[in-house]
Amino acid sequence: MPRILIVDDEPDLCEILQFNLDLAGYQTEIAASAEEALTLLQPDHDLILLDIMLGGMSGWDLARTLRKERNLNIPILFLTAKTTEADLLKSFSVGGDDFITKPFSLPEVLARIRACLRRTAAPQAPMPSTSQLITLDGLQLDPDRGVAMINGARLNLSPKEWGILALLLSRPGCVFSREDILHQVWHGESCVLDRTVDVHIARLRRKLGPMGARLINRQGHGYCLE
Amino acid sequence: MPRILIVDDEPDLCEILQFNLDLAGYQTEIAASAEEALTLLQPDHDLILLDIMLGGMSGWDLARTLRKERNLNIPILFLTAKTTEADLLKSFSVGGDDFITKPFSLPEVLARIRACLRRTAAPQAPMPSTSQLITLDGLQLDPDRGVAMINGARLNLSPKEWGILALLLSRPGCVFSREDILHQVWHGESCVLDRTVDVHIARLRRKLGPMGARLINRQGHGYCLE
DNA sequence: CGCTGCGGTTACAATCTGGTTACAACGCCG
DNA sequence: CGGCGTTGTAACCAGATTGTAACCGCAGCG
Repeated sequence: MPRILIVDDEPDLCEILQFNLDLAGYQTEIAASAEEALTLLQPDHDLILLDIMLGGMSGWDLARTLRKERNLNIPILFLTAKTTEADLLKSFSVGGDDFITKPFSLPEVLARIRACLRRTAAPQAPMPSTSQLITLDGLQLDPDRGVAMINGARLNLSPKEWGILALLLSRPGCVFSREDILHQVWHGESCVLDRTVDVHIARLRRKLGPMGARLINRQGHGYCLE
Repeated sequence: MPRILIVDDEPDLCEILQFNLDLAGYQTEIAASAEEALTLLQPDHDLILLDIMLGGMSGWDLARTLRKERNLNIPILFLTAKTTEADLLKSFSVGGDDFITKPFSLPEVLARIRACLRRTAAPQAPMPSTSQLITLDGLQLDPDRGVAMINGARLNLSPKEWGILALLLSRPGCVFSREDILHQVWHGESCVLDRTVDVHIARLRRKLGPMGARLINRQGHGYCLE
């Protein structure tokens, strides 16, 4: 039973959604604000229905935060009264998966939810988001909190750096081609030169300090951590 | 480099789409009918932009056919002038991933395409940890780690050497002609003298040490490992 | 003997690859 | 709006890799 988090500050609307989603066989929770959503969100949630205009943090901010800082990959469907093209583009640019304008038809919402879940349900474990703490010698990653530490000292990594490190650390010793890395970390978002990976690797090496020497290139194959 | 098939019977619209998709870095093809789409569609297409009203087979029929009979899983985005809720629901029910009504804004189409591809590109190469090393006596190849070992000692092989060794090791005792080797390792890339293979064999022999003696030439036939 | 075909080996230049830096573009945040 | 961090690209450099030609030895053979 897929689990859906509804984030909206209109209680009536939330109830209608919840009623119909429950009817359709989903398990639902309601958050009245982005802040509440952050505390309610569980690792096993499968999808978020998100309003944009909320008191405090906006839906866009929440989406960006989830994607970037929590490295969360579940679908986010924006449900909003904002209807301009700029609103739509912004919603997709912060990592949204769909954009439905109010007033909406419930069957449409259900259809779009189903379409999204069909895409994401198939591959069970796309990222190492399952495990708690990935560790290699003095280096440790906490995927849930998006924190990387080296001998207890916290590293300040950019999202891409974090993604690359998490990927390499998920299978130490294994070689990942630049293509692999682009696929996994950039999530296939269009066209980036593969040499870009090199640059990020270099930046990672520097931040890793002595451990950077263990981020190795296998000529003609790719990069690995060992 | 993602590859997109545009299926629409209005040439003008197709051209506008193609022009803009090309600009955005996608590779595009155009089919003017569902039937043409069926012949044009390649296994490495990543997404389909599909009109509903077409001469002959409708977009819905095409989508259903692709999903059911070809077992195709790539995203299908419907682009259509039909705007009723019934049309939308039908589009999702035949396996569509999104539904955009004409007239549409190009940025919106691009954003929705990007969102779809982001979902499907990730598990593209979900490296199943099938680290099966190829072994022959003290010699072992681990394709996963891009490492060749000989009695536990790491060999430092160049890509071509690696390719040749992997090929010979795939069928120990079998003879591979220089042509075979060029074909398999060089992937038919242009014109390289077959004597070049000899040079690489020599370098391999040296790196293999004592085991190099087992890299044998069969006069007039080729090389083999035994 | 010399000639010939074949393969091993070496040397060297051309090319490729990866490390690194600098810089421009973008988005975010105050 | 302006500063800041992040990101993608281009450019340069050093070193590894690669292709070619040349030279060598060997076996077969008239």
